[in-house]
Amino acid sequence: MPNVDRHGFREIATKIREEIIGGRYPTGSVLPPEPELAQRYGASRSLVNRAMQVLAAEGLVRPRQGRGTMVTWLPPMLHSPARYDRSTREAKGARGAFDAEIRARGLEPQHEITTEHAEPPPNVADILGLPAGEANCLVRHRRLLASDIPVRINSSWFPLSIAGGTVLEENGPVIVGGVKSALADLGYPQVSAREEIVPSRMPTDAEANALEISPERTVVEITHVGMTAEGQAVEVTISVAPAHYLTAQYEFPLT
Amino acid sequence: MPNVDRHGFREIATKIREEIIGGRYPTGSVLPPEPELAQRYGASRSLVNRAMQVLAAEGLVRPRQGRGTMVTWLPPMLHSPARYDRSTREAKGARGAFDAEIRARGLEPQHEITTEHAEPPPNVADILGLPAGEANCLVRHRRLLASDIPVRINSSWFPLSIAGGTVLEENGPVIVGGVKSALADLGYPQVSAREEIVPSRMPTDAEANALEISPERTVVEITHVGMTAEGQAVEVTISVAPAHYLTAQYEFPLT
DNA sequence: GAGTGGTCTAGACCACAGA
DNA sequence: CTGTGGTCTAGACCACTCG
Repeated sequence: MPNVDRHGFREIATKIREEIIGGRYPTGSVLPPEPELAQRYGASRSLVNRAMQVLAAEGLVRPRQGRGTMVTWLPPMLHSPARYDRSTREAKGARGAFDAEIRARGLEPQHEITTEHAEPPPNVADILGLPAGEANCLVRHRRLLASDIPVRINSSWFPLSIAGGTVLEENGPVIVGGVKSALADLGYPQVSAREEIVPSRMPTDAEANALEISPERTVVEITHVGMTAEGQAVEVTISVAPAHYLTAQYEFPLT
Repeated sequence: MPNVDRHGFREIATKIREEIIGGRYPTGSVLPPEPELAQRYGASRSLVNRAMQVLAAEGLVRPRQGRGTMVTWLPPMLHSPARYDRSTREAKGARGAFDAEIRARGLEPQHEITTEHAEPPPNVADILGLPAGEANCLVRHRRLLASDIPVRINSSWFPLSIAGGTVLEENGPVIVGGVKSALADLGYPQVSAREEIVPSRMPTDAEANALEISPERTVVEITHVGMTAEGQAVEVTISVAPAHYLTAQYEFPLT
């Protein structure tokens, strides 16, 4: 047995992880092929493959058949209600807090936006106070990317009676001032919001596909509900991101 | 080759997952040994082992050498600032919101509490406005279990100048009314709080050990900071839980 | 000691991407 | 076509728990 030192797959994963975070393999680059890594670490390819699954589950790499294993590591982004403050929105400019955060990391923000009329899922219909089983919503899908790496998908649901035929229905660029400003202009200003966070769940196939993550990778889901002074919910936005791409922060009074 | 139908390891994981959630294997029970499952599904033990790792990463099972694979599935618990309301605390009784939630699931809540004087980590020292590198804090460790399954570990840090020698230092049972009431009685009533959520990260070895989870399993971390009317932070509580054991909910005004 | 899961190998075949 | 990662097997040895 010529191997002087033995390597468990966790050990291999740890070494590669350190090289990624240390900048040896920058985000967007491709790792050496598994057979080469196997030789380098004196282990079988099975073990290296196993180590890659560990790193893929952590979100550091994205192995692809035929294409190699790409580094997808990104530091987490902060999600905070402060992003909804008018002052914050204006300070960051019309492009929004997302763009600013991505650029601050030296990456290029990208948006893909589509809208459609659709039937909301039961929980959304319930929150909006709409009858179930009808295509009574305008839904605005946004896929956000950082230098071609998908980092979040948002689905914003609005009652068709409020949003149909308005600026919210435009597929084009980001809405100036954000959807909350647009809703306020339509006569539905929001005064409070509720957010529910599911820190970690398995993605649906559609989500794994849209986010281009390994099926083992977990996602975080944030459900944001915006309400008017009358307590009417006029917006439900569901955000899904790879779990380690996000942190959240809240402040609240104690009674 | 007598196998009529082929099974991928994801397929095996899916079948066992459905059986667990469906109640075929209740929480706390032990799955059949891997060789038996291999035969049942017409696959090698390697594949079944692989499927188990998937389920372990999801938090549904906890395989242990020599002991078998135990089902550890629990529905997520809701974390909400409402738990800090005095009215909520009183309604739930002195045992707290945690006990009520666990009992509502038909499980037995358990607490392990230890206190010590210790040096806070740099970020905690910074928040509390204390000099670094000194054992100037009282830290109160709580490990919470549901029917012998660890579901959360809390570390509450208080300045020793406030909490030393007080009721907060007692290792005994749960503090009646909670630590916030105790701090208020000591002259430090809290009026607001900030919470930061890291939805998913790898556990430290100590955390994986205390929570008895597989090293692959991710955890959610919530850092809670309680502040007085003067803006002084008097309490920092760091909660760590297996990621899928928790959901969080917040409400806030929009400006 | 017997049985459990944890790890590892060598080799194989497949699906997919790209020249 | 070649090379990539994805999957799978058969068998092996180890570490651990429990009777």
